[in-house]
Amino acid sequence: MTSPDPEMTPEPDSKARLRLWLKLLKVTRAVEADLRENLRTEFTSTLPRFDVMSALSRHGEGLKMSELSGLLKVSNGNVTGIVERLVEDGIALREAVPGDRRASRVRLTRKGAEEFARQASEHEHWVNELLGALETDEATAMIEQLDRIIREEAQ
Amino acid sequence: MTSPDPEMTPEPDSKARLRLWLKLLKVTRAVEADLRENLRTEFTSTLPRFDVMSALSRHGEGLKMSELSGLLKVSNGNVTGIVERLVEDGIALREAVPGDRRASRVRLTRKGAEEFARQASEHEHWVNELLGALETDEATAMIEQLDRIIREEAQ
DNA sequence: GCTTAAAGGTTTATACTTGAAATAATCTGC
DNA sequence: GCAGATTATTTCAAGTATAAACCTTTAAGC
Repeated sequence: MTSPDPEMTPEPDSKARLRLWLKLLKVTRAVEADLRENLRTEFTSTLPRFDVMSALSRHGEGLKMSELSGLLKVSNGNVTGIVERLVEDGIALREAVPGDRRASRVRLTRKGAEEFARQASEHEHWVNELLGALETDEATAMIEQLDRIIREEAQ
Repeated sequence: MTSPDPEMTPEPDSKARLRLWLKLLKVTRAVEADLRENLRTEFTSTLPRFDVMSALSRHGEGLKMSELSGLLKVSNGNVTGIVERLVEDGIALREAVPGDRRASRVRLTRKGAEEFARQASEHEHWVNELLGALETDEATAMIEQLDRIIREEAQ
């Protein structure tokens, strides 16, 4: 099991990265839990719903289902269910895509857009508080490092 | 803390923190997706199972259900289901807690411990590759910053 | 002793998530 | 034209996740 070598064995790089990964997981889960709790109590909603609404909000012209799942990096079938419920609640609507009867375009209703505006404002406020331990320049630097991870991973 | 100013638009700091949050989410989801995929193809297992096995591995004497859910920061009922399946697969077992007929203690079986050892080794390797864009000192520095977020959030 | 409160877990209802299979429409090459 | 591949999406089964309701067992007060 453990090496009885009391002399050396400097901790390999992989241990530092593993600890970082566990910490990343811990932070994001903690923040996510807070945001989810806030969405639930303040707006009777959920994080996946917020994410979909957010994507739709940034694309007022609407998004196809596959574009949505691509943007959010979730499976196709997943989006089907979330959009279904958003449509039931009058937050989103689907319209036919002229020239392609397979696809449909999803976008926010007026009510949905108004609702998202309210939620997004609060959401930004929550995040700002939750990550308040970091100064702006620290946040910016961390973004750059995280971007490197994404780029390396994507190749 | 800044004093509340109802007439003002949110200060730019919150935008940097919001961008950081979105990036954190993006990275952890990407890494999680890779790890999940690897666990699935290499070990026919899942991330939640790995997380539970990992916690049990660090506590050879076993954990109560509530201790498990507390450590993993997930709900009680959630752990019930995962442990149930681990027990079915001969990975974990439950034993009675003497003096308290409500509780039970969960721990890895011998087979489970061996299986986890194999998976943990690969897991560390995967993480090391996925976070390879960061040097050890960068990783260490980021851990410190993330810790500050957790501490501030916990108060 | 008895009552009540708290602790440990499971169950339930609902929602989210994935990967794979199924369905349907469109495109391609010939 | 049309068989075969590709694209867009839904359906399905299984697993993961939460909050809330519930059942026991244990602890605490009186």
